[in-house]
Amino acid sequence: MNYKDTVFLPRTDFPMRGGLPTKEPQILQNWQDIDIYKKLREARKDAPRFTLHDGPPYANGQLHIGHALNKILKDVVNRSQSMLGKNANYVPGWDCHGLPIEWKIEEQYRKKGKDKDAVPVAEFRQECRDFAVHWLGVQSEEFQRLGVLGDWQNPYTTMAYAAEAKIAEELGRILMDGSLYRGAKPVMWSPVEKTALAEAEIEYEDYTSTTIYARFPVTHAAHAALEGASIIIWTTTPWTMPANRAVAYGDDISYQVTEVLAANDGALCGKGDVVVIADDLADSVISAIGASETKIRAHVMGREMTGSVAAHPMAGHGYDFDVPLLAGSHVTTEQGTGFVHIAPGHGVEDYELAHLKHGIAVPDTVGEDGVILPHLPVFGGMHVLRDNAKIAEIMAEHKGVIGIGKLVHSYPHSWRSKAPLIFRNTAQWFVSMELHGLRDIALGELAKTKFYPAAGQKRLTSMIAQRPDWCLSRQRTWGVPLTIFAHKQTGEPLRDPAVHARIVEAMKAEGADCWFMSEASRFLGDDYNPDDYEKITDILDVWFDSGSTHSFVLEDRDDLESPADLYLEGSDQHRGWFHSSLLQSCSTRARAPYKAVLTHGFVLDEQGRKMSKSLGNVVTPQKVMGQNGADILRLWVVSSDYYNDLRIGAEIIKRTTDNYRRFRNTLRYLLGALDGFDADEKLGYADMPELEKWVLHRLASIDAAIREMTETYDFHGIFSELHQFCNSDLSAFYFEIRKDTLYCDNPDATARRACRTVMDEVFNRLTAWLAPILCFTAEEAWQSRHADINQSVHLRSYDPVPADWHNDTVAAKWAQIRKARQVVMSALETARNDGKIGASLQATPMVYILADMQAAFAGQDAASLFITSSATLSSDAAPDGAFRLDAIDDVAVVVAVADGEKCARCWKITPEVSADVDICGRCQDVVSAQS
RNA sequence: AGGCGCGUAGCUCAGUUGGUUAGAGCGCACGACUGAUAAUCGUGAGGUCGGCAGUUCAAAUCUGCCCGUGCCUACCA
Repeated sequence: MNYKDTVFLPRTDFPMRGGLPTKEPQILQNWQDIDIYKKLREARKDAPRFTLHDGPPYANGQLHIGHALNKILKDVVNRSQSMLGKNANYVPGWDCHGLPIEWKIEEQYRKKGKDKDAVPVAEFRQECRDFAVHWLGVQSEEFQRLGVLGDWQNPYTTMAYAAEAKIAEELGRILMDGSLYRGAKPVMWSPVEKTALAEAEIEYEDYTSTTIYARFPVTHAAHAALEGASIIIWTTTPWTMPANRAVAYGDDISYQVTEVLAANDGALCGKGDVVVIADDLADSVISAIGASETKIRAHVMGREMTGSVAAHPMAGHGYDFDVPLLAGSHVTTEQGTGFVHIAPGHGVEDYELAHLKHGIAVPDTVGEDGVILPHLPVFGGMHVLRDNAKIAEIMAEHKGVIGIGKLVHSYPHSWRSKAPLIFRNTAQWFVSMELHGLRDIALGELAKTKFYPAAGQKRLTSMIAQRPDWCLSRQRTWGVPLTIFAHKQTGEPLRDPAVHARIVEAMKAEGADCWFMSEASRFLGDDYNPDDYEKITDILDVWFDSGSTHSFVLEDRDDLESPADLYLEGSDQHRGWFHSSLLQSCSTRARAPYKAVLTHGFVLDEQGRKMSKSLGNVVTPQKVMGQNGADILRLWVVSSDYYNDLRIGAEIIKRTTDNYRRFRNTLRYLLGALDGFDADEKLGYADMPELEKWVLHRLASIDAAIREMTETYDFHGIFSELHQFCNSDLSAFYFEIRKDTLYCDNPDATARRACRTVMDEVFNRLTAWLAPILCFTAEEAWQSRHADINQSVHLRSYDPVPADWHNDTVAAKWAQIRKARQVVMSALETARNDGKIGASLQATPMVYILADMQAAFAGQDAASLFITSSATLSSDAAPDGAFRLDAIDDVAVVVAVADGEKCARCWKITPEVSADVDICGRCQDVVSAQS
């Protein structure tokens, strides 16, 4: 007779294969149909809040894998906080202003042969706005496809009128309190386009420069050897000489004071010249200036020059100021003379050394068209790029230069006009780091901020400690304007709250465009004469926009909290959003906008190389979602150490899919085993076998671990814990042991009811634990038992754990049992390899164990734990040939073949079965009860 | 070039304040089962812990240097 129909095999509709790429969109649709976001808000409206503030991605293209990593992590944080019972509202946002979009629109113009400067500002800005709207929509779709839950109907953007107005209002705060000031800074400037250029607009091409060796006669020598000598510098930009204000040396560089005894014909130097140059470069300098015979008078270390002063090469011709010698850490002896001429208006390092470090004023020497300003002696009216040779010659005539040459080198050019660029001093607006103690406030706040991982604190702290004042202005179009009126005479900004309030009000209604479109009088009102003021047309650094999100998102929305519990971004945002948000908030509110900061690494390919089109190793989230599903991507995130760089590629995706299948099959088995289970079948804790109590103990300890790891955002730990649980505890151990009970026992048998009661608990908890990670699969599994979509798994929280589940005594006992079981398994394998047995049910092991382990087995059916037909435990000494494992020497096993016949129903081998009865006693009872 | 990180089995990761023979899961190999079946179970083989040098009775762990690699910042006067 075939007994298969009398056996209670697992039964479920939950498919073994996920088919995620098609299943996930359906689940997504269901969530949208019931508006799960709103339902969750309603359900948690009185719960304590958890606010993860979304750092806005830039709205200018398709998502890449880094976006996916970031948003998945955020979603796992939010969903797991929600599972803890918190109200974790998530409001996604976008960064919309800025150069990349402006640039894209300009590119489109070029293709159409349109001139940007001929297009009205408002029209250009509208096109930028439209562009951002488009990509914002695309990205929103893709984020949602990843399973990210949030207020996608009402996201925030930095270009919303309210946001623009608020950003201007924030600027007003630092304008009114005086920490905003107008200063000067050298920037990359195109004399052709007459505008500042950003990094991305610069390309490097070979360019031939006139080079000069210029002479700075020492007027005050800190070291006697320098008396009467001249410091020699080398530069490729003779036009910066009028702007020279210092010369830098290297502290640790050895210099020589060398006298020229004879020179070649036509050389600019001559007998009697005494020059100071670096030892390492002496040969090349001497030959470059054409000296044929020289004599070293002395050697001087750079640091011995401290306090020395020189005269300008053009001293006596209108350049009659002191040129101090300063120590510069950037000075090298790779090229030149070992001295670097410092023009604070024409180089960032020059600016930092002369102006920021030594307080030397930055002179204006070059106009926006690249012409040296007319009031400058000798060189006024000359062009900085075209007239270099002329400048060099004039200087040589005045003995200011003792060598002229040419150099072909890589030089910055405009991406647009292809014209060479210069560094030019420009008026810019800054937030002072010191004036109102911004730096100290920020550092103090950082010390109070929790960092995940901890190293982030050091990184951000050292950046804040070292950074210069924040330059807020950009000579650009697509952004929030610096809503400032500067007095034409004094240059001072107008600090009138009433005027600024008018500006902000107008922007709320009309957007930032109104600043560009309106006459100054509209905002200045009757109190000021518009002719006295310059309306600044610069826009704000976009980092000020995104740095202000805490104000127009966290503070302005009732459903969010400020400061945020967490900011979570890639490690590049130490320099970016973490940084700008901190400074913005500290300058306006004297506190950090976040309580904690989490950073994740970057995504690399399988070999640990960065992804690039040329390497062909780019993995896109769209492709992974389309081929494997979003849950695979989500599982990949948590199975990686996301505090470090992550890797992804074909094999890693394959391994992730393997891991996914383990979770899926575990859920599937539970569903099958729980077929038809209802509340009446449940059994109380006291009535359960110890194995079930052990499983409940595991649930209790995993629950505690998961709650703790959720608080510390250790999702990788949660993944490991759950994976281990499904693999080792459930699949290979508990399920395996209980198959006989589940399949063959009578439905109302205590053991079977206990097993199903526990499996129900396991299922309930496992789905909740997995829900933040495998948000689709957990829902699919949950729904297959709770068909009402309104009972979504994501509306649940982690179930409370009854106190008596935690049971260390049971845990210790079962650790012993599993140890003995391991030896038995190994012994059975040996017997199997010897051909003695096939299935373990064919065996009956004799297990020799010590007294304490005997105690662990007390009351247990050892055979069912070993999945053998019978088993004997003995405290006798084991016979010589008994099987042992090296690592576990207190257990020995002798495997014998089980005695009897195979029960046709439960497949155990037992003497109860004979030629007359083909099933065992237990099975007879069950079968007869069925009919 | 500078700042901050990272480098443990084919893959993803654990490795507490330095202390027995460096662990887990997956994959792989072999085997079992055919009542989780495009599953499941068992057993096993894989590591000079990036390299070199040092401190120590003892180093994956501490120190230095080097190599590789990532993020950030800069530079080519």
